[in-house]
Amino acid sequence: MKKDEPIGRREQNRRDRRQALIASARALFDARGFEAVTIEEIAARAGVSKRTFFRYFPTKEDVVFPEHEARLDRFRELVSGRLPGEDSLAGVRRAFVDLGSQLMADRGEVIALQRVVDRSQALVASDRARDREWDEVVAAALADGREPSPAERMAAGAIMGSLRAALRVWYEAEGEGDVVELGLQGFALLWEGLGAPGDATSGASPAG
Amino acid sequence: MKKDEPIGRREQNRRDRRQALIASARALFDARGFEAVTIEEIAARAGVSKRTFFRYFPTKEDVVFPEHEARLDRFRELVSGRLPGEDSLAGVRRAFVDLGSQLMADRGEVIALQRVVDRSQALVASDRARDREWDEVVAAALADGREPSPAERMAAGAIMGSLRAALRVWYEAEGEGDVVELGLQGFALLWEGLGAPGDATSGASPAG
DNA sequence: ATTGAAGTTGGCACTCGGTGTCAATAGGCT
DNA sequence: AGCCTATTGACACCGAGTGCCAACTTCAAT
Repeated sequence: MKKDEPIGRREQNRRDRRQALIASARALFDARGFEAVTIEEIAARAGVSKRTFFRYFPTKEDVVFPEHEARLDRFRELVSGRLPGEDSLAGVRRAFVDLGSQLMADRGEVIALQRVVDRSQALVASDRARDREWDEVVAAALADGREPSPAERMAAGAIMGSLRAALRVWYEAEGEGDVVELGLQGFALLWEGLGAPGDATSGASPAG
Repeated sequence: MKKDEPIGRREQNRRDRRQALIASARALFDARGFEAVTIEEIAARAGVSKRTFFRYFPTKEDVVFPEHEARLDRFRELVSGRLPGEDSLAGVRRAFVDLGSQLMADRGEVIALQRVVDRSQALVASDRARDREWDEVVAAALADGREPSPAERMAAGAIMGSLRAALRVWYEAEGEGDVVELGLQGFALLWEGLGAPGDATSGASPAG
């Protein structure tokens, strides 16, 4: 695999500008919120024109989630490299544990980003498209390559639903706890069925 | 309960215009898709100005989902009127069966609407805000009024996740099957845990 | 029926996200 | 150097959404 194809000044400039735009946007969004910042400002701060911004990112939203594609790819890679004796569900769990660890590693950035997202109607909305991609990828992983059955799609939906809720809990605690731990609790909940939702974390609590 | 408070001409005009705008938008979106229709067109077709459109709906998206709030309210009502001997999870399931029946009753409209939504990036995105509301309402229902625990929030997320997937399956079959049936399968999946996702609908299929 | 207050509308001007176009320029190649 | 091509900036344009104000309805009180 040739990794060091000599990158010319052109490609280098492109990457630099892209990074500059991301950094510029990040700083401004952190300070004043997504909606209150105009693209002209972001572009100006990065030393380019508005028109050029749109040559690097198709929309204002996209500059906020530059690692989305990379994460999806990593997930796909992880589930495709199945461990011996591991079924597809366990593979999915293992992959998510890996992603969760990444989140823990970048904790500061991740939480800061989420603060920006939560303060913006538009960004909350834009999450949906990404969520659907995750649902599909997980369903495909469960189906192990074949076309996912309705049951597999529902299972994937349930997994993503509980993980999203776990993420929200983690976010709201400002990243205090351990996402991986929380995510595994979500999996456990599904694995064993949710006969009594209150019991999964704390001691048994008879019907209220 | 006084239901027939005499509504004056003013209120009547307001309702008429609102309905006219909804109908106008529906027709145009069905024919040409959400993005390809401008608000000026919708307004013109309903005999009002663009400015007036925005006095009835805060955004272009909102004219597409006029029943959202009513559905949430109905759900809350249904779960709050708990049957004797029913736990909160069963109450949630009962409420969703009711909502599912409504969907089946309005099948034609619902499917047409979904076609419009699916063809539009913006509308798919705007679903997210509504989804979050549902997640919260379900978590609250599971917690039976108290502040939902993390486990309850994850359970709510899992339920909504599997139901959303069930809805998608139904949509993609153009409303052919029975949503209620599908939704119940989703619940069953969660109730019993998802040890082997493939087994819930069809006969046992050993690891692929 | 007249009048006056309050609610509602249309038109206008404006901001911002996003796109098409095109001339000018910077990078790559020989 | 000198040519070719990718990239940029400037400009004009569209549609969503908002603030503003003058004109017009509706309503209630006389």
